[in-house]
Amino acid sequence: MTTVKDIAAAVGVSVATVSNVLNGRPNVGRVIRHKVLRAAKRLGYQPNRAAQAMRTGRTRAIGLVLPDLTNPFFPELAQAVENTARNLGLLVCLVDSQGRAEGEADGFALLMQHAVDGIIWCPVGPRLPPYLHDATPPVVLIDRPRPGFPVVHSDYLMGGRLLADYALRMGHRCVGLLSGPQNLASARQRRDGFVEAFPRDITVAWEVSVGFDGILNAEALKALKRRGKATLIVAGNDLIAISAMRCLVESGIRVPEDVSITGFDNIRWTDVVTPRLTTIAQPVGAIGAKAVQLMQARMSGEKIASGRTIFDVTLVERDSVRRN
Amino acid sequence: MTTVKDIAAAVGVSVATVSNVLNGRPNVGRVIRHKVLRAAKRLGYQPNRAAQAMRTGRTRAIGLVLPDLTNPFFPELAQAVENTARNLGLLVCLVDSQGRAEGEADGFALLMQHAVDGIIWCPVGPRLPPYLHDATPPVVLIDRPRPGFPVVHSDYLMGGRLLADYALRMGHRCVGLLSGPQNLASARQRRDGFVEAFPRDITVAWEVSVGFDGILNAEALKALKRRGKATLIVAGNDLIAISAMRCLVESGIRVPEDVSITGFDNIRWTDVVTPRLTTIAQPVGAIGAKAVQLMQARMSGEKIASGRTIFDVTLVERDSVRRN
DNA sequence: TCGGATTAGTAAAACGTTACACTAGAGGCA
DNA sequence: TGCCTCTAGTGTAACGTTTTACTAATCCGA
Repeated sequence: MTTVKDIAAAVGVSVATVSNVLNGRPNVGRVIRHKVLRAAKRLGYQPNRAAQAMRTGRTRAIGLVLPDLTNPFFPELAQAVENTARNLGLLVCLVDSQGRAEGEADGFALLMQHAVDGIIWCPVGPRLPPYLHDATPPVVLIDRPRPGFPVVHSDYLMGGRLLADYALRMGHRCVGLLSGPQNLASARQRRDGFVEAFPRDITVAWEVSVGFDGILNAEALKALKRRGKATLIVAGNDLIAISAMRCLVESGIRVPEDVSITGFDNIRWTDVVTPRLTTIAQPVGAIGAKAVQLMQARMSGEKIASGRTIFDVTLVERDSVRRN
Repeated sequence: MTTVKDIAAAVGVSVATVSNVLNGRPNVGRVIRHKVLRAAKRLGYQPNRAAQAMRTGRTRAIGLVLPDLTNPFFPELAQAVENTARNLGLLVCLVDSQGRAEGEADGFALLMQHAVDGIIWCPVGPRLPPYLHDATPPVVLIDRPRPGFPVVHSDYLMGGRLLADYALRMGHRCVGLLSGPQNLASARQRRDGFVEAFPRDITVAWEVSVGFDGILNAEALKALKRRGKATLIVAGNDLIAISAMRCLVESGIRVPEDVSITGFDNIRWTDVVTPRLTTIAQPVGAIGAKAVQLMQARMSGEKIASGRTIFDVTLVERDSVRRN
């Protein structure tokens, strides 16, 4: 690897001057500036980030801590984060906690050792772990708000309302709720947005809460089989909806002929299951990009509000809901 | 952040001694060793990786360069890589090239600047880019062999053969091939394994090659619609198979009543589409873990062969193939 | 022409760690 | 006792970069 020293030697100036040129400082003349730049290019100079990091305390790397790459929401997010980060010259260090707080803590420790400049984080568990004290680099949360931190996520209440409006419009008056984990605000708001948008028209025949990974518990299975008067099942996300559909058809219940169903997230697979799933689309790419931008702003010293950045969602009407 | 200096001051020894203790060197007595260790714990010492990197030239970080996180094979792989890396104390730096050689080159440059100790890589494009010269850190390829590099992947020939055996057993004698991109060995071998396992029994009614992302081109669409005498469609991977199924049912062709179909990869969604897809399962987690282990071996100086590590695959029989 | 301000460039310290070369003392042995 | 070998520990240079404090030269205005 060529270093500033090599460039300095090649051009015949001091390393300080090389550094000054490379960092765009004004105190160096045109001709030497050009010489240095050309030598740098010719020698294929790549800055040694470790040395820079040691001197400046900034690594130009950020952490991305996710609970579960297996949920298709997250790869899409990761892709967006990585790409916009790369365009800013930031390296993305990945931690997949597999939903375990312990793994998350380990990953965090690793990120701290490597002194990442910031962390984009979708936390597991209801509260922030204790290792988040003042010395920690800036954190931007994704999807799961915690007091004191900026967070970016979709307008889940709006999503719930859109679904409610749509359900109403399609003539459904009695629904079953297969909500996500109610300790997560994102799941709660989807549900609440839906429920609150029906002043009194609605009847909730039953409500069961399951994990976002779409693994249905016994209670959910039971609710699906004898589904009461519900003509529409509102699932907490697409994974849940798809699992539920699978379970229904296996019990000989047809979708949407016998019962309608909606999802949330608009993952790729909503379009290939049968019937294609009606759902709410989140702008995942925009969310990831925004998180990186916030991060970058905080890293470069701007004081950004520790509030929320919320993205609109849209209804994607497909084939899993029929008029009642 | 506490440094070795702080520990040295706290215990009353030199920084050299602290370093010696922390690195498990033998030249320090029991009592001081314990004192240092306790002080380190008490002060919450975390080594400064940047400083270590500068001194030793090793960062304890590895790069993971993938073509497309949107293909479910890769998140699963990434999860496995990240987890086994983390257990070895290695940080994973992610690059998603989105299938573009340019993005891959950018990501590579970033990884080089950060001086990762090794790169686990699933390359796009048929040949290795020019920036791979001798100074590069050790590379372990995933899934796509290139001369001179170790690679770990599944036994695609075996997968093809398993499918051929199965097709034969189920009475199919005429197939359509919806192969993956034939410039990729992984796609080619799946196809060849299949074709070669039928000495002369088989008839290949038609063959079209499409991308692994499952986006069907016009030729593929046409082949699917008038499918000739083929009673079985052998798709290059699950994404292709699922797209094809979707296309077939939209044309009023029933699966598997009118035509059978198989996939490859056994991604999660093979189990939720209708009908559930018969496919070949790859041990993705094992592949990821093995890649990290090879990497680690090479990093610690072991000379590993630049050959192949190949994993057995298995047939997962579900509902998309019917007896002919 | 004087002297202050500006411009162009440099020397060297510092970041936190490791590793080499070294020393002081203890122990062993003839 | 004298000499050699261990053991336990230390001092310090070095890694590549940035940055502060500094100098030398030039410029400008009066």
